[in-house]
Amino acid sequence: MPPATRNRTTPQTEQIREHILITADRLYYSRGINAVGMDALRNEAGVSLKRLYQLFPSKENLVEAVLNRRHGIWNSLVETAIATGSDTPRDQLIAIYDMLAHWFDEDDFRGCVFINTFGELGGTAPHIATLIREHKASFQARLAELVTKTGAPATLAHQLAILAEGAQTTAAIAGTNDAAHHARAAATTLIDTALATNQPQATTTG
Amino acid sequence: MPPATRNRTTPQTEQIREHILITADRLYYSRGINAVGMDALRNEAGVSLKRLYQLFPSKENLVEAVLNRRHGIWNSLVETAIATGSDTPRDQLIAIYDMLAHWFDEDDFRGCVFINTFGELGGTAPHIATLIREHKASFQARLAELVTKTGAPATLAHQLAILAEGAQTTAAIAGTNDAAHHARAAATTLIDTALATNQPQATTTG
DNA sequence: CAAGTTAGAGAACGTTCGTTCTCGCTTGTA
DNA sequence: TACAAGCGAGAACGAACGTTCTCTAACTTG
Repeated sequence: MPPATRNRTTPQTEQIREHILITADRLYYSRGINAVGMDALRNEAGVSLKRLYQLFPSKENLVEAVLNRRHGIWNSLVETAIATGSDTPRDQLIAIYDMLAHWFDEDDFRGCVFINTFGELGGTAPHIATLIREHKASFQARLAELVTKTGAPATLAHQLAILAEGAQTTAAIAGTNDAAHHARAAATTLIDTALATNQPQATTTG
Repeated sequence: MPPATRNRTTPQTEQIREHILITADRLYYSRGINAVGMDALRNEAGVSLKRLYQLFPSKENLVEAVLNRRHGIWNSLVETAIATGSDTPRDQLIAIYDMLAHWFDEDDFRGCVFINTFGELGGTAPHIATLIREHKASFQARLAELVTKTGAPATLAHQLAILAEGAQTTAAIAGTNDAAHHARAAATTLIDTALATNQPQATTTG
């Protein structure tokens, strides 16, 4: 047996940690955070309470870890959409709304974890509220990069972010993915209008 | 003493009921619903538990009453914005985003009660989820009325609704009211683009 | 095999939840 | 003055919360 398995943070520990995070994410997302106790999570994940508190010293710590993991997943989705969208920043921006449409179609879709968590805990858990704020700010910053590449004014990035946020909550509450298509159409209009206004005469770019 | 004060639902009962609703709304909105117990509400409202349960047979019932009251307040805000906005449906639509900007400026603003409540309880309380869905649908229907008046295609209403939703969550999380102005600018672009596309040559209307 | 560390299962801690009940006290009517 | 009804204050209920502790079995190391 290799010496690495003998001490702390063995590979298995890492797998268990991930398994707990996935389970907690699923339960919190579907039922809300306060509604899911540590006992329910223990049962669902098949892990002892001792192990749970060994890996996550408190529930708040666990919630933060769940959010951090979701942050990574969201970034991957966005980057994949951008990478496969097209070569032009305009189409890469629009591809993000196609990604949303696919996400909204998932059976257990219930809106944005960060928005939901902010509504439930944002008023009483400042550390979590900060985490959520940073997540949203990073997405807006990514949009701003792409908008800058198009040559459109920076304001457009904020408008596109608002469309993405609104699509998520609207789709969650309505229970359909229509909002993604409406947001995509609106985004297209806003982008093309901004480009037409900003660059009255076309020049070859790139 | 008038006979009306002697029986059930005296004027004072109605005032107490409203006072409880206002207090519950404030507490739920600022801290989340699960985080506010009936005891905390009792203390804050200065009402006995007996009276509380006499007026609202359960916490879920109370939450529904709070949401219904907020629904009325929201409708009033929208109608006031429409009434004072202008005579044209275009400007009335835009006036809604000015209303949002004022709302976001309030000290205790923490997003849309319905969105927050959906995130916390939507997965486990179907009746409340339905209430929230109906609230959002009624707002979208009101937008659709105004959009129809402008002559723009109905799709525009959905786009404008998404902007309003996104502005609320974005402003709540960011802690600024910038989102209202961005949403207003985006809405103006979308409306005017829709009108220009739909009505290529201008004709005098009204 | 012996000694020592780690793990799981779950009882137990004190608190808080939503809800109901008990107890005096006030109040309106005869 | 008697009495019935309703009230506020808050104790009490069983359940569930987040967290810690106990006990025992299994494994690691020599």
